[in-house]
Amino acid sequence: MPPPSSPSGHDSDSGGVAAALEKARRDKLARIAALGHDPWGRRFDGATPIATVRAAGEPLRRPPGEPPADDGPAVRVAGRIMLQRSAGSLVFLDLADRSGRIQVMIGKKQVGPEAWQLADCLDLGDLVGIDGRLGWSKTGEMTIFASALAFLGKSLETPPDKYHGLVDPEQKQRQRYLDLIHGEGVRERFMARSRIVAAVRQTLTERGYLEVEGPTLQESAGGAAARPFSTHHNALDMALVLRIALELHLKRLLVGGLERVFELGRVYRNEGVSPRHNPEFTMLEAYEAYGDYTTMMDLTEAIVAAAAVAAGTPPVVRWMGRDVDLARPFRRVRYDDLLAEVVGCDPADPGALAAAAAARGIDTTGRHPDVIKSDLFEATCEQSLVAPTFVIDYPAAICPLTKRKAGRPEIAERFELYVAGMELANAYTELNDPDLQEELFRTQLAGLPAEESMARMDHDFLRALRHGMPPAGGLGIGIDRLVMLLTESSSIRDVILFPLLRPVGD
RNA sequence: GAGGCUGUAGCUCAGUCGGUAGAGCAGCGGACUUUUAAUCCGUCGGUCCAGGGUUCGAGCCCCUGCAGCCUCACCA
Repeated sequence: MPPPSSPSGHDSDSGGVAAALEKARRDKLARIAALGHDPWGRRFDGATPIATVRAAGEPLRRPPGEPPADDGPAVRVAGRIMLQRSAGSLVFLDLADRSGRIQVMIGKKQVGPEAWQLADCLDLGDLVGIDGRLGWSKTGEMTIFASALAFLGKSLETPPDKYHGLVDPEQKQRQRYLDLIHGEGVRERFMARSRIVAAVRQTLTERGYLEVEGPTLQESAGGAAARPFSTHHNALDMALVLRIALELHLKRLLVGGLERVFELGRVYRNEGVSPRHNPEFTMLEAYEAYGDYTTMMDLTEAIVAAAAVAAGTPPVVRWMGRDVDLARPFRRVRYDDLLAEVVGCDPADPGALAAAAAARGIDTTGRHPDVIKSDLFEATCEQSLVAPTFVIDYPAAICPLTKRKAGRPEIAERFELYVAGMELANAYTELNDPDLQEELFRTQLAGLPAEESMARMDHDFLRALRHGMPPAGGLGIGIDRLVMLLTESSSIRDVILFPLLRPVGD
């Protein structure tokens, strides 16, 4: 609620600098209202994006020192005041919308006494609409020479430092709206994210995939090895968990005959937080009947390529401290071959593997040879993969949802895509043998601690498989990590608008 | 969950050996019809993250807590 108008009153003792700064803005808000304008604005039609205006203004360019040219085409823009410079009877504004920034000049004589009074009530952060002529100032800056001023919304809070913006990462995340306004490249990064998601969706749709939505509330969470979040439905008095993966329901849809399906959605994992992990994150999973994991390799390359184009990513990105060349086709290397190459021991020899693992401090006592192998792989091979690389043909024992290679039951038809040491995608030739699937579920559950065995066997999924699921390829891509790569972001929190933060009293 | 770093005005940051809390920006008043983080003159502005302790005296030293960042672990 605006207080009664008291222009130039500045001896308020309401406590605190913030309150005094806000009072100055509320005083102006009252003056704006007194001038007959709605300080919260009204519908404002016909504004042109500033980037479009800038493109139109470029051919009119005049070098610095020339007399100002203020007779270009009439334009209308709307945006937020980022900078304000007054020079007597002239005011220069830097106005920003989501497409860009442009300078606006308001001259006392040019706009008339009423608009000039309104211009005197403007603060950094206010939203205004401008009508004027596009041109160039004497100092060689593209400028809209205002003829009319519409007030579209008051900012009552002091914006961040006009030069440095917000730099405190905590405040950038807690007040993302400010980060979007003032952060270097922040708005563009999130607009790139939006284009990436659209490109992923388009790539799949073009290939005949149907977008579907599975349940996020489930009786038990399956499809991945992670602890779920628990919740409760009141009316049904029913314990529920949030999904940790999309897999099991999408495969039911393959049984149902939808043949090519994908879901682009949020999954929730009750695990630790890190620069690469957020408790909720966006996952793509896609399944194609009658395909296999090589089908999914082609699809993965197509998706990454389309997303890179959409994001405007350069061919070589600087990511996680390395130069990453995104050229296709991506390298394909077999799991065992990579292990042999990096570790230098025979991957088929469990004794040699255990020795190599033990030499790197990995616990080997009483553990399955494939699990030891997997730990050794993670400790040595992952970091060696810089350019996008498909690691293919995994040890079967660590792949409970994957079809085995024909005639080689110890090898699973699976690949993971690594970039700069980080896992970006994971895909299988999907296991569709219900009896083997049930057996693998049982052995997997037997190995879990009691806390996690709440992730029970999904009997309905097994029943679906017994009805007959076509052989298929399936793919999962961590969208947040893809966005990180394509926007050269080193923390997942930089590509999630509102990452989970601990509450803080204020 | 463990270790390291950080927390000072609305924002960005200084703060020496433990001795009255500083600057720039923003704000307010004034000058300026071509400014570019405008400039110039004047002026207002503090729960030094919170709570304890040591000390004649703590922004600074000690302890506890909170939050963020980094590394590690679980995970993708």
